[in-house]
Amino acid sequence: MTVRQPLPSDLFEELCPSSMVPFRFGDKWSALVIRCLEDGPRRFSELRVPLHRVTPKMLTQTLRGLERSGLVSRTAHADPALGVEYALTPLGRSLLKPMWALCDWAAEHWEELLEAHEAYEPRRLA
Amino acid sequence: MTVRQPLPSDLFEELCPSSMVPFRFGDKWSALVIRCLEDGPRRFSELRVPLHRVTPKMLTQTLRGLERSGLVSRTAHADPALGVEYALTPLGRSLLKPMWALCDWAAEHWEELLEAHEAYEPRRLA
DNA sequence: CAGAATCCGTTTAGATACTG
DNA sequence: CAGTATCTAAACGGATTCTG
Repeated sequence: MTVRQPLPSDLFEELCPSSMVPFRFGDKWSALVIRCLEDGPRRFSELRVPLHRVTPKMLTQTLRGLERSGLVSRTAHADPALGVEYALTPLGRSLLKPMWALCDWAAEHWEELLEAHEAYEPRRLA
Repeated sequence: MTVRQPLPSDLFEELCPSSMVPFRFGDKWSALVIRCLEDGPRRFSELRVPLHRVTPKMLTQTLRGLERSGLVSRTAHADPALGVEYALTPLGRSLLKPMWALCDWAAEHWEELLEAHEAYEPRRLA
């Protein structure tokens, strides 16, 4: 039996930088958008295809959030016909690796997750 | 310039197992709770200390969610004085590594994130 | 094409008080 | 100690409509 350290008195404070991650990527679309930009810049309408459940509003909102965090850049071409391109910044790219790790984990374990979910019964008294 | 693959027609569908991750851990407390259980079982009240911004309701809700996913186990001792203990299941433990990766990323880059956040200005017209 | 604006229902979170 | 119950405020998400 190992000696257990007491828990820090305010983990929320202490892990703020990391709890910022779920804060920023925990929303419904951010992670998916990042993955859409994995192999090159994409245009607004191009992003809507694989995420066809997203409304333009939410996509804009998501993109703005990612821009604000410095993860995605937006380039409006002089020629409007060329559209607007979104791309990962180097910072955004650096997030890919840990994100893949999480995705791999999920891919490996999602059956277990599902099983657990179905096997679960609310609560047996006593 | 590399050849860009067309994006899959429904990434939401395709990444469902992985988008399940933000779904399940994207909430405000799950990740933090998991980290609180890193080095051993903890009791309900013990968990409230480092997460003192959490209300009992939210903590219960979070723990139930993690239980339902098979990531956390709950043990009510026969002797009520011993309280109720929550612990990571093996599945829960297996999540630690990818989670650390993400935390490390955040720890490394949160200054950049903050800077980007402050430097950001809503949108320059034209 | 790339959004912005508005409306509105749903979900989520927090405060507070109470219980076995 | 380990929650539950209730209520309210705020955030989120989607549908729809409109514009440079």
